[in-house]
Amino acid sequence: MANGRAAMQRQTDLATVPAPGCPAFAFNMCCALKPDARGLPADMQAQDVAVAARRTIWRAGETIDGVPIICQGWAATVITLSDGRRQILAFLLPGELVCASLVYNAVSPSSLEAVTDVHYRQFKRQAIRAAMERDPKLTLTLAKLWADENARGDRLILDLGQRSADERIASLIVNLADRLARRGPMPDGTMEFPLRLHHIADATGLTAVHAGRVLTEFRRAGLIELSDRALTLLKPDELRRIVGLL
Amino acid sequence: MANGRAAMQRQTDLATVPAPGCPAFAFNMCCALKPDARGLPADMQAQDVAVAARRTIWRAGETIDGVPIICQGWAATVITLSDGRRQILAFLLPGELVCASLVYNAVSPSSLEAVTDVHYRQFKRQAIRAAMERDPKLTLTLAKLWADENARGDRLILDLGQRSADERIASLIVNLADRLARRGPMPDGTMEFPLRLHHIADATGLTAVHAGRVLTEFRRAGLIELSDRALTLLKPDELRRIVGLL
DNA sequence: CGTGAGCTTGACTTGTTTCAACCAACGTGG
DNA sequence: CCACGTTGGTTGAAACAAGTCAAGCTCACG
Repeated sequence: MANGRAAMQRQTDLATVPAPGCPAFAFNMCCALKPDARGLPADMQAQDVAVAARRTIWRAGETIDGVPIICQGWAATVITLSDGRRQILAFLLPGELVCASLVYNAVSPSSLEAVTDVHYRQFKRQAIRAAMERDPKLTLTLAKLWADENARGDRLILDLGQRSADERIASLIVNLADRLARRGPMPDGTMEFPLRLHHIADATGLTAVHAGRVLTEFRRAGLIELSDRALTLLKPDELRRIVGLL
Repeated sequence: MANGRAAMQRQTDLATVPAPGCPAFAFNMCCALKPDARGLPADMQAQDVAVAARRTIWRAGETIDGVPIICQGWAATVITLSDGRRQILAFLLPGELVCASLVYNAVSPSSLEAVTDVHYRQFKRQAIRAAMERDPKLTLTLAKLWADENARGDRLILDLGQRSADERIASLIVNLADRLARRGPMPDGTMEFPLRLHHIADATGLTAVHAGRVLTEFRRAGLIELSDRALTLLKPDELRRIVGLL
């Protein structure tokens, strides 16, 4: 791993900063936990971890001693079948809670993999639970996050069960674009898009070959531009129409 | 509706009994709520409702003023696309909480439909929330139920994204059999199975025609017997092998 | 007795997979 | 510096799983 040392460095740097670049959603919890680390050393409350792209962070069924929130980079939750088939349950963007159920149960239902280089911060389960008991509003925040997680799952079920390849991929793109737009402006409709074909394939239940075909088809139709890990929505409305929204 | 009056009758009967035939899981909550209905009239705490088979109980996006638990019959949560395509997210068996997120948010993310005649009991959201604040263990119970809901969702994503028609239907059958077995013995491996082909189709992302073909194939292979809304697992291990478990 | 919901079967069509080859970019090690 | 394996992307031809359309049937219900 070329960036092993770089990652290490980043890790120690960040340990000194309360909430690094970590934007948006789960932010509520970062804020609520960090300020009142009364008496406890910082590393008792949360632990910073850096992982290189394409690494498996943990496997389904493993015990996770904390609740991770993504700070930088993209990750994915994955289920693997014994014969090697893989299904991506969700992509996790910076600022997102990895898995709400980890607040109550240490056993992870799915594997976690780094798509890009990832930096995440793992909060002590007890610290979060304690904070929620102190401030009931945090319980509502968690419930909201958990419900969002469900909503994304339900949408994926709909995509996989009812939609064609074109629709699934349009749905994925629109979904990611909306989530990214929510946490910062997207100049010229361009967003970072670090996914490989096999990520898209594993997330949409298609093969990488076919996912590639659909994308070139979208390119030729002038719907998107995609190169160098950057994706531009040229006709966002047309994409949304394919998905059936709008 | 032929059984309109019968349903009505059942409803009033049940109103007098604390927790009717309602078995298993969410039971914890029934018990915790009913005994200490201090001062409040019973119908302030929970409301009993009976619905005929094939009726839509509510639609996605509607506001539900309570948290329903199925007491009798089978129901299904459904998402409908504007062009008529339908996806069943989950089948709900007697004793199961309809949707955990309803404890915190009154807007239902999905429609609810009765598969058979259904009787459900709708608890006041505030009553449940109050009970949870009094007894933190109930919060853990809810978290467990919610995590189960997620696990079923994740499994469905895996089925729809990665598995063939045979595997999906085997998975559905095994899944239902396991859940039914958990709440009572299944003599001779026989269980009630009120699903129509279109239910199976909508749940597995197949067409009713193809779902039917797979089932007759299973019948011919001696894996199952299915008639008169009763399903017998003749070779449960073989079914599990198809799914990839065991 | 008619009507509508549900199941089965057959023939045909289509979307997606599979297999294979090939090319480009990149990091590694000699 | 070049040779090399790895990872990722593209394209084409053939195979296959599932969808579509249509017909005929049973059964329950009013």
